[in-house]
Amino acid sequence: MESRYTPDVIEEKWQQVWTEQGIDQTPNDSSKPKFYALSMFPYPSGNLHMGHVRNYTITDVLARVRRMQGYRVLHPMGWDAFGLPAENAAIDRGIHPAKWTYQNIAQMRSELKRLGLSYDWSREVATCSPDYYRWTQWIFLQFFQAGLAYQKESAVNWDPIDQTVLANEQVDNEGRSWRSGAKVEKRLLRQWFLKITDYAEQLLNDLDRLPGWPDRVKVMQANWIGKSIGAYLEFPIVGLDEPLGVFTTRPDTVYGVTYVVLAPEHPLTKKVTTDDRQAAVTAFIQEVSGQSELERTAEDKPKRGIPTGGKAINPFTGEEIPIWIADYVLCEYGTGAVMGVPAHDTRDFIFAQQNHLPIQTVIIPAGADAAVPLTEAYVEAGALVNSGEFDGMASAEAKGAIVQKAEKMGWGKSRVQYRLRDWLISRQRYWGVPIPIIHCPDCGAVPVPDADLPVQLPEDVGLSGRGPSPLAQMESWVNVPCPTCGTLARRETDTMDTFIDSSWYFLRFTDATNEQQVFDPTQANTWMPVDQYVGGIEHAILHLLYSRFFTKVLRDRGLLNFDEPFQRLLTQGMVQGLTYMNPNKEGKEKWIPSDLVNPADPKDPQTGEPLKVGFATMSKSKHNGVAPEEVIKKYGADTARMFILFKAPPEKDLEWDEADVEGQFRFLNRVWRLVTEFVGVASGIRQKKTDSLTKEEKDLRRAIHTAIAAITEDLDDEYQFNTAISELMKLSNALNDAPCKNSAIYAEGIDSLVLLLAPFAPHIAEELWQQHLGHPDSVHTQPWLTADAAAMVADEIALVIQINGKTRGTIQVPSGGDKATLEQYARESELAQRYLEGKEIKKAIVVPNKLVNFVIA
RNA sequence: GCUGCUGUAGCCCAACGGUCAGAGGUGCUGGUCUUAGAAGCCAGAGGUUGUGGGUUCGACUCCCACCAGCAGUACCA
Repeated sequence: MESRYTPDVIEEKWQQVWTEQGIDQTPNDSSKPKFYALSMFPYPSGNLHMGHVRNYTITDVLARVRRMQGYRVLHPMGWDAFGLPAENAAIDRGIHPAKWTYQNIAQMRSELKRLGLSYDWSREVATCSPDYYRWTQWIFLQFFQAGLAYQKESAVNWDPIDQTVLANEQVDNEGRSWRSGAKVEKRLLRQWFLKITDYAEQLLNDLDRLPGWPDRVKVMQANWIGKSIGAYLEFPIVGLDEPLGVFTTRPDTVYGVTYVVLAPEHPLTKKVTTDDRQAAVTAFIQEVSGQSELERTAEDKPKRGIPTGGKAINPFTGEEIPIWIADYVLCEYGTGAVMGVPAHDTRDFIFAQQNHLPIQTVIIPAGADAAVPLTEAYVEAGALVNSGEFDGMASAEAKGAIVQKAEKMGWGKSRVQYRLRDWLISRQRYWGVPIPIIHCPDCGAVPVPDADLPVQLPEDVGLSGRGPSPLAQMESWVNVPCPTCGTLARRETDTMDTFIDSSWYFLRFTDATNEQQVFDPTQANTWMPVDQYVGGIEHAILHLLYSRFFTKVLRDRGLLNFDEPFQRLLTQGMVQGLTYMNPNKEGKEKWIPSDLVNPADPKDPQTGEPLKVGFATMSKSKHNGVAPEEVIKKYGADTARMFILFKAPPEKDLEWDEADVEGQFRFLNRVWRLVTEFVGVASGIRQKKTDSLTKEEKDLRRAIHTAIAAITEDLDDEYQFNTAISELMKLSNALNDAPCKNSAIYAEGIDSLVLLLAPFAPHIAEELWQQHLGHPDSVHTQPWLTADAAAMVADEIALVIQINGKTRGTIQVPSGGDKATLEQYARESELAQRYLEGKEIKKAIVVPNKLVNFVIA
């Protein structure tokens, strides 16, 4: 028998055996509790990177543990396979997007298999397959029928590099595309939207029902939805029938309004501008619209605006106030107009000072004098002054009272405003799901009948990356009769945002091969929600918000009986690589590939300049990536898995360190040696009687069961794989140091070590379990170990004696004593008496099995 | 600016409010082995727990303020 640890040999061997035996298939046995473990499925970009390895290893450990714990586990994998890189590859290299995508899938699938991930491959899905996108189209039509998919002309984000529009969620805070990094432009286009705003309130409220989600993700979603409670108020315009509507969260300050401001793009701007102001206003609007989004929202940019000459009336005071336009008012939010309350809003205060507009105090803190001029806006709560009948009222109370009056007088009403906008889903690109709509000159937008789904992507398409949607250029595909009236009509030529594909894939996995339905609701309701979802924080808003939205809509369509798709969410940290940077260089040039650098003396190979050494997220541009393939080749998949789980807690960033990888390889070798050396003397040991244990045996057994308890706890609640592995190391050390290697307890320890190791390093555990320890069945089908509480109790404990909280020493006492007994031991101890002599004990604090603390004067 | 997270040994990280801070790894030093080295094995050194207050019999742990790093967000009325 081979006595050396050879990961390459045993790993591929067992991967094959497991596949043949189908041990990773999803069981149907409904007598077991279910567990759905899911990693965010990848975009098939070409090769696996370390981030994938980390993500999938985490779910795999959980899937394996839960199987051993008696759950029926669903652990599937698939491909988020539509998207622009495939189309760009086609443009650059002339490969059809489908071919490029499927080649990448084949490559990445084989890399995943080499990692020993226990997926049920019979449920694999690819979103670009007609078997899948047929149902994506079907779901779109469900939205359409529910009135949740509509077309609208609006100013949308246009990505000039990718030549398509983008949703708000896909543009970052600097106004750049999440994918191409290009600054987006605003274009006025007729586009498809999904009405996510209808679900804003539910999406916000139900965050409270997700205790298993990280707070920061919930905070980010809540901020994105951006609920504000306030009032809609109307200010009559002098000389116009139309009123000017504003949204405010501070109706209590309405008596302090000294002007109103419109966004430059506001439709009323032209109407309110007086003749003498016309030229100046037009010039100002031109200037503002010439600025990019970035310039307009730049930090500490002065707020600029000019008067229109128009006047409005504050209905509460009856006063005439000027109407201004200013660039700090956003057309897209609220009504695109605000009431200016300089005394109680920071922005308004600055604006009023700059433009010499009056500042009227209407809220004062207790004891303050309203007559004293403000040096900055007072934005806190207080009591109302200069506010007519509301004088003296607390501002919180006044909010309601003033809205009530507005309602009574017909000046406005209470209103809830969200920052969330509807989801723009049209994309002017080829490699995506065709929107299953036919535009008929007579009937309008007509859904493609279910029987005609899928609307297949035509294969022979010219891709240039420029001009209108590629599908629009295919006359033979575009021109079809209207399904309703038969008139010659045109297909919709935009494709869907790929985030739609990924908003429901977790449902398809529950019934992945169903040709009759999107999924059998019974299957979906049985398996869902996902018990543990694992993925990157970058989807905190995007994918995770969209998926929640889809789940709620499909529930309302009667397909699902639950509200939230992901019970628990773990956002794993990034994998960072050692990075060399030349601070004297600019752009991509400054990142120096590590294979060109001597780690002992990092210098730029070209210029000889010293380099800055640090860690940064692995990426091609920084040349700091480590290929999973290389690591597996050198150390094996088990070592790679162990390292990545051990090096840092799962939600924290992880620094790749070759020395630590070797440490894990060493550990697996130690386990190997421990087990194979034991096998040499194993015969007969298991059968030895264990009636009365020696002290050494008791100590060892305590170590074994302490490890079982600790590892189980680490895997059950918080996912602390790093400390779980450290417990494995402790157990391994305890076995190595055990003086009683010829005992049945030692045999129990060896078996336990291998069983506990199995979810983390599945191949070596299987090899040791079956080949060396001679067990007949797979280690992965064994029941998980249960800690024996009795074994964990020591006969004696070292009781800590403290005086006034300071430790003075320990005494050996029998374990299990109650508080009074322990205090008695302590009082009687020589140690305590030495310190307590002649002192009065004011209090004695006893922590069972731990310590006794005497408080003396 | 606001919000959140993180600061523990050279480095990565542990530590239900309870011993004089240590599980594990890595690195370092020494020993063992070797002709020598590597690997393996054994041993050892290394700390004002970011800073300053507070609560408590007792604080790495809880509270407040500050500092540093990371992330998100930013004229949202």
